[in-house]
Formats: sequence, structure tokens, C-alpha cells
Amino acid sequence: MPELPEVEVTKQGIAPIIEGKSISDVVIYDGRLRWPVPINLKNILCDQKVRLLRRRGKYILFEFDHGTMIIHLGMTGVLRIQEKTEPARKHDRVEFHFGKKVLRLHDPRKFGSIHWHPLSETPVDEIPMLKRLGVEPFGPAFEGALGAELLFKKSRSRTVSVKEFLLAGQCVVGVGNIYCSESLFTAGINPKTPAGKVSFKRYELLAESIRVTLEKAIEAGGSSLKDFVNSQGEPGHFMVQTKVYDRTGEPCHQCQSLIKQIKQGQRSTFYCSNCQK
DNA sequence: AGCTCAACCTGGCTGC
DNA sequence: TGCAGCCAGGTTGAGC
Repeated sequence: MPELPEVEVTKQGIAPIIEGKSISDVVIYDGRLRWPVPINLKNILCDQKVRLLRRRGKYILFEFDHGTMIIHLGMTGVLRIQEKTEPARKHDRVEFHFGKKVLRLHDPRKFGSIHWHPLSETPVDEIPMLKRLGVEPFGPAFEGALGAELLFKKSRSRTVSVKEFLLAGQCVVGVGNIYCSESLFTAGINPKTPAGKVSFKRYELLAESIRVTLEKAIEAGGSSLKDFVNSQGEPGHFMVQTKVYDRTGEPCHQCQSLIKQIKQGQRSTFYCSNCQK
């Protein structure tokens, strides 16, 4: 479920509730996520104050005085603030108590993860997991012409399709499978084009499309594909307006041609073969 | 370094 | 109704 907009909406939803608050308890219902949840998480976090919440790519960073907890939502993870009196549900994996409130990680497929990085000589942004990430789409390094320059330079001599190149996130983070198809449609680029063959002019269009697509999705409260709900349990509304994603066989809004679906790198891609050349 | 593909796991939908 | 098979928002790690 979560691509950058959903993660950002989640972060914005829970930050005001927990920033500056101390964790009173940690309960692990099932720690077998993408990687095992640290078994001593309760000892690490109890009575510690969440100083700041921030996002890096699709990771949410919880900063404490003595280290950083890094949560990834995987494919189906949801972080939600609830009253402690509300009973935990099936697939609730871990919960963090803040007095009467509780922050729950609900994740049916268990592709999410929780890491702990103690304060050390290595800044958290320098650990391998975060260091290999591309730049932030709303950060200074992707602003204006810089975004296109980055995409263009990093793609020279690359033979993979522009869809897979973008989705890999080594250039710019946060463009998952939905917004990747959407951005390429808006930029009028055929997803099968080798990344190294895309012109600078077209990367200018793509960089702008990425920024606009993600921004609109955040404003709309995140995608509502299947089961996305924000931190208050409300669904997003982006899916009602996707241009190509999940619209196989339906008419293109621009030219009425039927939207096609193909597989690229084990993932589905949706596009209009008439509008995207 | 870049590429391709399998793997992690559960639930929902389709088709027989 | 039951069941097999396929699909799904992400990312790592192995093998070439």
C-alpha cells in the first residue's frame, strides 16, 4: 500500500500526537516481520521521549536522545493511533503506548520492518539501508532543473526500462508502482523505453510529473488502493483518479485508446500506447 | 556495477 | 461450496 504519499500522510498524522511524548510500554504480538523486530525493544524505548518524527524515502524515523527507530510499512503496513482501550486486531504486530493512546503497527503480509539504530559515530542517514536511497523528490537536490539533470546523468548507459529504473529508487525515492505508471503517463513516456535512451527534454517532463503526481496524492490524503487508511483510520481518495494504474482495458482519458498492462521486472505496468511513445 | 529473478507472507479474487 | 492458482502497494540478496 504505502508509497511516499501514504508514508508522508501517515507521518503527518501521528507526529502531532507522539512528538515530545514518552513511551510507557511496548508490546510485540508478532515480531517476525521482514526482519525480526528487536526483542529488547521494550527495554530500549520505555520511558524514552520521541524527540522528532521524520521521513526518509518510505521509511519513518523516530528520533530519541539515545538513537533512532526506523519503521518501514512494506506492502500492507499501517500505523494508527488508537485508544488503549480499543482491543488489538488480527495482524496488529507491535504497539507503542503513550499514556492513554497507543500507536499500532498493523501489517497482514509482514513485509514491514522495525530497526533500532543506537546513537553512535555513524549518523542514522549514513547506515547502508538509508544511504543507498536516491534523493527526496521534494528536496533541494531534485528541485527545478536538478531533478532532470540527475535522472539524465544517472541513466546514461543504463539498459533497463525507464519504468524499472525509476522504480528502483536509486535516483529519486518514493515513486512506487502506482505513481511510477502515473508519472510516466503524465510525461508521455513509454515505460518500455530503455532509461539510457530517454532524452533530457523528456526527463524534464518526467521530473515535473513526479513532483506533481506525488504532491497531488499527498493533498488527497494518500492512495485508497485496497486498504489504505491514514493514522486516524480514514481512507485516502487518490485511486478514484488514477489515469492508468489498475485501468487495464478501460479507455484512456486523453485519447480513448484502451489502457494496456504489461509485466516489467515482476511488477505490473499500466500505460497508454498511443499517448506514451 | 548492472541485470534478472527468487524470496519474504497473507488475503482476496477468479475460474473450474 | 471448495479449492487451486494467481495477484497485490516493497525491498533484499544471490548468481551471473
